[in-house]
Amino acid sequence: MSKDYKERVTIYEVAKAAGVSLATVSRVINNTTTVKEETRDKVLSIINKLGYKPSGLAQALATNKTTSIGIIIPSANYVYISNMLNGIIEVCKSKGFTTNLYTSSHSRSDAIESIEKIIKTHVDGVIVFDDELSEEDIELFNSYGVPVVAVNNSITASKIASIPFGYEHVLKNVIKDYFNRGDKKMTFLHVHNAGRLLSRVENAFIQTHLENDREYDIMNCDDSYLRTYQDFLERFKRVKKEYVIAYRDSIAAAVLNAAADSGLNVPENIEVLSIIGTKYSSIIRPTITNLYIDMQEVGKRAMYMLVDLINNQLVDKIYKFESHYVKKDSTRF
Amino acid sequence: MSKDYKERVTIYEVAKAAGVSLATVSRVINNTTTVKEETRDKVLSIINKLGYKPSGLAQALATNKTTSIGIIIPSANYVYISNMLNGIIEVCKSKGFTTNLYTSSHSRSDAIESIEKIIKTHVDGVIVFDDELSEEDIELFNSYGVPVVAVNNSITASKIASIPFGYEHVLKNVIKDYFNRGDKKMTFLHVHNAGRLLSRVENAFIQTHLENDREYDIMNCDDSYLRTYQDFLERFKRVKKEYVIAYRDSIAAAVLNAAADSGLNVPENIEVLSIIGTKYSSIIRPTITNLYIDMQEVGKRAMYMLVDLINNQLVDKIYKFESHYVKKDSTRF
DNA sequence: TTGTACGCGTTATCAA
DNA sequence: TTGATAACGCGTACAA
Repeated sequence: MSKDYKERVTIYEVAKAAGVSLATVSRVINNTTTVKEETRDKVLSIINKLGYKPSGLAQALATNKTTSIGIIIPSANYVYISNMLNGIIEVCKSKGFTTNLYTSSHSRSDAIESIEKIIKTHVDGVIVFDDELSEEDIELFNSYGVPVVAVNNSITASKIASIPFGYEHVLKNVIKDYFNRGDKKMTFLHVHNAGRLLSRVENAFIQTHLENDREYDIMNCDDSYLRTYQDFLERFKRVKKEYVIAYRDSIAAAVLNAAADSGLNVPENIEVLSIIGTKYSSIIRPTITNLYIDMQEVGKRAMYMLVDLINNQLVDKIYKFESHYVKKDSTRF
Repeated sequence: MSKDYKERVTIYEVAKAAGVSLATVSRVINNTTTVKEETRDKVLSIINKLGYKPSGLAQALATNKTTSIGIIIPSANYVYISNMLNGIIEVCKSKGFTTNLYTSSHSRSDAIESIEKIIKTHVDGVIVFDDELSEEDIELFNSYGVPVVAVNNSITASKIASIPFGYEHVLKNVIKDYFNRGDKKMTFLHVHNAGRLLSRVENAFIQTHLENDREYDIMNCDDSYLRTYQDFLERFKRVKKEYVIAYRDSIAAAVLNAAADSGLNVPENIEVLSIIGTKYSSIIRPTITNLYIDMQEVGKRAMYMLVDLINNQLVDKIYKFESHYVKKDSTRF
């Protein structure tokens, strides 16, 4: 059975009970000035007895530091985002920061609202991985003095650093190799409103085809396993040979499963590349060839950069993560 | 290009610029008393012009309300937990709450530290889904007046509500049906330190076997896809027929893939049941029979309950989620 | 309808 | 080594 502290114990009550002034209690808590060992012990025992915990609110108000950061992501439901989130939190813990999580649910108004709340909350910094937010939105943080690390971006400013992703270069090589083998055209799955990451990759896809004077195919698809699966069941009634580029594992799996259920062989007839690979690339059968970036590492790096940015110690404001081509069973090469 | 508010604008500066007292500004912000429309407009325009945002810190200190909640989970890396997280956040947004996220990483000291920080942070309430925390730990929140909703638990107290999961009953029926078909013994995958949820299910598993005077098998396994896959590759050199109960989809997939790579047929020879089903139960081939609970709904419910608990309006302090048996291709029935 | 003054729980600056 | 006392930015009775 635990004690019952009905009202919050304040520093005053500790001071009174210990027979010292609140200033001394504050000193004991923060180890700021030397306090006579005798009184220090006395104060500590009272703190323990009363179950006193300093109010982070009042501390933050007085010091103008919250030791908390904000995180803006579109949703926690994507595996690659969860991985990044976990990386961020891991470093947060080791650095003593607390984490405020905001999701935009792919809605711009939600994203804007997050910004408002984050500014109100006095976080010491923000990590943004959200395609709803424009560079101007991110600069809004700066105008309120809130340092930002923008993931999947390459914006920089006095208090803004960023972690861009390198997908384009690797993808271009994949496409060129495909051409060199004398293969036919590729199909890119276009997802409406899926954000900058995908559209940048899509642009690289188109660009490479144009440069090589090749035809290509863009296919609209939903960001849903089931819908994509159904769409491809239909499509595979007509199309019997195809190289499909999907932007994440679930979507790639939808194509693979539709191929299997249509009696088409992978990778002989149907090939699939997933852009954002996760551990499910190795679990799903056939395993999925993908462009891999370790999102956990991205999260950790983002937080390290943010801490340095907060302390004005960040030297390189851009840290690029290159993706790696991971050959699995869903493609021939 | 955005304006540059070097220092934080305070309510005082707004008041001065508007030629009113800070009390009036406060009234305008909070819509508390009627303010003459003229002055209200004046104040609002100044607020806009100066880019004033009230300090959540100072507000919280003055009102003793933070409109923020804490969430404790073992990790964000599990799909079912991410789903719950997303449900919580969704309701948080609609209710105007902010979310502080803490992970224990399966470490008790981390979990304890989370409690400390949460109490310091003055959150209005906490949602706990963490097996590291004992009931006494959870009651610690109560002694500091912090309302708690405990997921996967059935503890209640003045300010504690809970959402227990119903896996045992369904599992018993699965096992009994298995017996009734005249099948041999089942194998339960025991994961060390995987928490209460799994051990409760394991107990139900053992119990049911004892009650029916049947043999059973418990196999130790790591909470890792790759290790489990390798272990089962070894095992399937000896064992050629088996019904395996795994606690989540990745582990179940490891068994399924090992079976396939060992030339064993699913579900004719090898059957696999996943306890905590996610959308990957339907994506992975063969699809995985599972005991399903909609974790997104759990998250939403938990938050609804917490809000009611905070407002002293919660009537039923226990809301049980029953799991449902979802037959897929990894089992015969 | 508006303004004054105090309290929220700390830290920090001076003196003592 | 310690103790007053003024911030920190806001809400809110109370008074005007």
